[in-house]
Amino acid sequence: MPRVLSESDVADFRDRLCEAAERLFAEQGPDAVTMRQLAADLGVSPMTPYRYFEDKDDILAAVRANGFNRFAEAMETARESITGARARGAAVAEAYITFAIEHPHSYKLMFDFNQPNLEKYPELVKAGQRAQKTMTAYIEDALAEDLLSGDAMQIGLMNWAAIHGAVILELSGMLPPGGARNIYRGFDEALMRGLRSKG
Amino acid sequence: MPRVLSESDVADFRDRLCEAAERLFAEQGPDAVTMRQLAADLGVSPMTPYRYFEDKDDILAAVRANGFNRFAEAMETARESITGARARGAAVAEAYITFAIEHPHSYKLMFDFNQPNLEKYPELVKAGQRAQKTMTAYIEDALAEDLLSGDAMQIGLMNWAAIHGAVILELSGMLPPGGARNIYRGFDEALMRGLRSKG
DNA sequence: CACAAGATATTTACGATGTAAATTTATTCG
DNA sequence: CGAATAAATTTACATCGTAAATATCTTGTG
Repeated sequence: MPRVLSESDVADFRDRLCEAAERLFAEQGPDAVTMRQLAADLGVSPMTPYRYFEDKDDILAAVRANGFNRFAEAMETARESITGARARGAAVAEAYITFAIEHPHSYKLMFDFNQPNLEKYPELVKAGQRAQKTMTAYIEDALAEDLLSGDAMQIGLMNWAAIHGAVILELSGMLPPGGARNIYRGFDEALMRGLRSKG
Repeated sequence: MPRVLSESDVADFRDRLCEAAERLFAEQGPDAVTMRQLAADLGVSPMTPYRYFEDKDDILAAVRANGFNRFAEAMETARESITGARARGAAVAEAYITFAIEHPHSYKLMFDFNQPNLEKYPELVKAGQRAQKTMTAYIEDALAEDLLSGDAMQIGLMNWAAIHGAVILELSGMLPPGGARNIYRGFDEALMRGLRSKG
């Protein structure tokens, strides 16, 4: 009987294909990410990827999930590297903005709202939830230290909306370089004053 | 000599085509907006639209510009219907959120960041700037009334980022219905406290 | 009225894309 | 070795945007 793909063969191929897709995205934009180009980059024929992915949407879902995971890692690293709720919050927010500005193509793909049927890709949903959790965890730190008062979920979503909005404005070219960071710092200052539990 | 298209013939056709495109967007999603489908909706052959638009991107730019103009009108109406900086600010923000939630397809198209070369479409740029101006004008009202202190541009962008972020979270299905409005109200309250010039 | 001119509209055709189906290649066990 | 069969490739097709070729009107002129 013939050779059968091992689990790691499959994982390797999927990884290499995702890397190729990310490179294409970054270097030539979304329109350059075609099945034929991906296959050419890997040195295989255009139909080969279909052994490893359901279809193109499945590939994009994998790339997005990778993006969310790396995004979450960047924020988790920032969170762990520092103690104190106030400094942690700042570090996580800075890590968020840094990732978005340094990986604009990943960020745009991750948060593109014209994506089909998230529900079909549980890996992607999980990665997205991980990122969201990391993004909002520091709010709970701040509440625990009595730095803020209010509903953690609500405050976390407010913070996320603010950062995301600022980042998008910069990525759309509506702010000068560094604009998102400035906007966010203004936000942070005003929100900390407005939400402070005491004084 | 033959019949020549009058200016209003051209404008009429362009309007009808934009309406068809918006209907398709709303009823069947972005993938249904094809040249052939648009032509069929208007009862003409697939190449006819090319007499009236440069190409498909030109059509999308026109649809987006229409969206921005209607968006700006909704906010301007809200702004004019009310006096007092505080109430005006609230009314404009509510109008913003209402428009986004009631016309999600328009809103998504307008703020889609994977759009090509805005610079080629001056009408679109103008409409976008009109919307932006309307969006931030009420901040100046508030500064004039000494309700806030600080840099109007900075505060205006902060506000826009916050609303946009909240709206996007809801349009991506990450908030329950009405979630964007709740988030924004929390924002508004906290920011007003944090930015208040006195007390 | 006929008709040529020329703007408008349609038809046809092409390259690119995602992918289904048919076919070939390569590997391993009996 | 040789047959079985997983993996890969080749071929083929529908659909897309749109360029080029063609057909169809409308209208000022003889």
